[in-house]
Amino acid sequence: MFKIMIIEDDKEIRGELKILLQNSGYEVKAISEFENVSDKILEEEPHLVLLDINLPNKNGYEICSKVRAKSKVPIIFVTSRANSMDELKGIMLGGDDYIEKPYNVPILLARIQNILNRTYSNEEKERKIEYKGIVLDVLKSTIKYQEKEIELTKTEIKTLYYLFTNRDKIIPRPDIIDYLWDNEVYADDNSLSVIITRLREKLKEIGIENFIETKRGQGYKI
Amino acid sequence: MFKIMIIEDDKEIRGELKILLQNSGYEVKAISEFENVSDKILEEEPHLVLLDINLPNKNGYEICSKVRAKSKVPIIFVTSRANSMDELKGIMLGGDDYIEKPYNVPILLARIQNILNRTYSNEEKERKIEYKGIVLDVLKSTIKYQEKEIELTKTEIKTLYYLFTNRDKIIPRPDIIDYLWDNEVYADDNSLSVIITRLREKLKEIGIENFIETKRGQGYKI
DNA sequence: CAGAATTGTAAGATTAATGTAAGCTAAATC
DNA sequence: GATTTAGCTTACATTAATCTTACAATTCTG
Repeated sequence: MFKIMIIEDDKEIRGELKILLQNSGYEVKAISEFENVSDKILEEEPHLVLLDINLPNKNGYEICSKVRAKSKVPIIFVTSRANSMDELKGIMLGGDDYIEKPYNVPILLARIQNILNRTYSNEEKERKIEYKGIVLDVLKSTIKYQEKEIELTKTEIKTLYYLFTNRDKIIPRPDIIDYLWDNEVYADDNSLSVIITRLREKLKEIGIENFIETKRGQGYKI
Repeated sequence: MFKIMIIEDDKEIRGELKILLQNSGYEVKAISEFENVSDKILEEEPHLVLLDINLPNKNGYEICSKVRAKSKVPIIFVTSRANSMDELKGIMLGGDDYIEKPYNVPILLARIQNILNRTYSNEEKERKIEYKGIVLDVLKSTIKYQEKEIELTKTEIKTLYYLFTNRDKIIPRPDIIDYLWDNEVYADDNSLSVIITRLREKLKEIGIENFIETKRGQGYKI
């Protein structure tokens, strides 16, 4: 679960935001700027910081640069003055964003979601899967075998990915069809055969034969 | 390593500064304004310029605008008159800063550090990025290939930068759209196609073809 | 402010990916 | 060995993603 830290001086807003974000499934730590905010942030290690730039004592710039000296945690700057953008631009990093008060809730949530996705998504996303010397690269949409590589289309990659993650057992055709077309009514049985034919063709091009076995009446197996 | 260029007419100060900055780990080029300063700056391509505004002959304004015509390299204006700030404000860009003589050394160093950080944004972001023999110069907003160079617009550079920093994998169109338009509602899918068309056109002009590949249904790849 | 440059928009064209259909192959069963 | 039928193959049709072009709107610059 993602942990969001709110730095906001207005007690009421702070409370509202906290509840809003908790209801949206985040772990929330909300503080005002009484204590040493930058230390607090570094200590809590949140996944994202929502920082009110108009805090009465410290200014956001100062907090930000202190945090930035040690961490790359993305920050959403909350600002009520439109003009403060100029100063802001100087300190924003690639992962940062800003939003103006008063918040539009759906937009705030969308931005949070968006930033979290792009900051943390690629990390746990495993890029390559290997089986019997064949390397499937999901991000590149290719398969490689003994230095020979070939590109696959979206459906081909998706199909092969399903086979790779269900290795060593017979995979019923209906399962693959469900996975590919998401229970849509179409579910054309023949289409799958065509996809498999095309896949086998491409596999053959890089020297792989008899990789996808047909178990008549039962499904496929790799 | 960052390269800083000092334009300072007083020989003594120039020498001191050079040593100071070298000791702080920077590569330093210090010149006075005898030769054509702006050309010199463009040629050396430093990461930051320390420009004395009170040069006897040329004035800083003139130099600055010449440099600015071709490059966005951040400039720290060094000024001895407090009042010169007014003129200065007109030419300062987002990345710029100014400092008054006589320097307070820790402050000077802090500002330099700060500007370098935010301009090159702590990442692996360099002034130039190279891939497949193509050199993308973010500050000059150009691409170069085999001695042929062409200028890019802001959006083009931003797009190409995103591609360059996500090389060797398929980059989904929505990711690029998010990056370019920052979650704005517009997010016109077709606009991206147009940008890509224009980019390819320019790339072709300097002899680069089939650089940006379309992976239909998946994204682009370089 | 005028003119140039850049960026966005819209509409139609293009085309790779996918789906469809028809006939074919061969394993399983009788 | 004939029949049945799941799955294969091929050629062709369809679809929707992307491209292209011209033009409109906007932003930049002198």
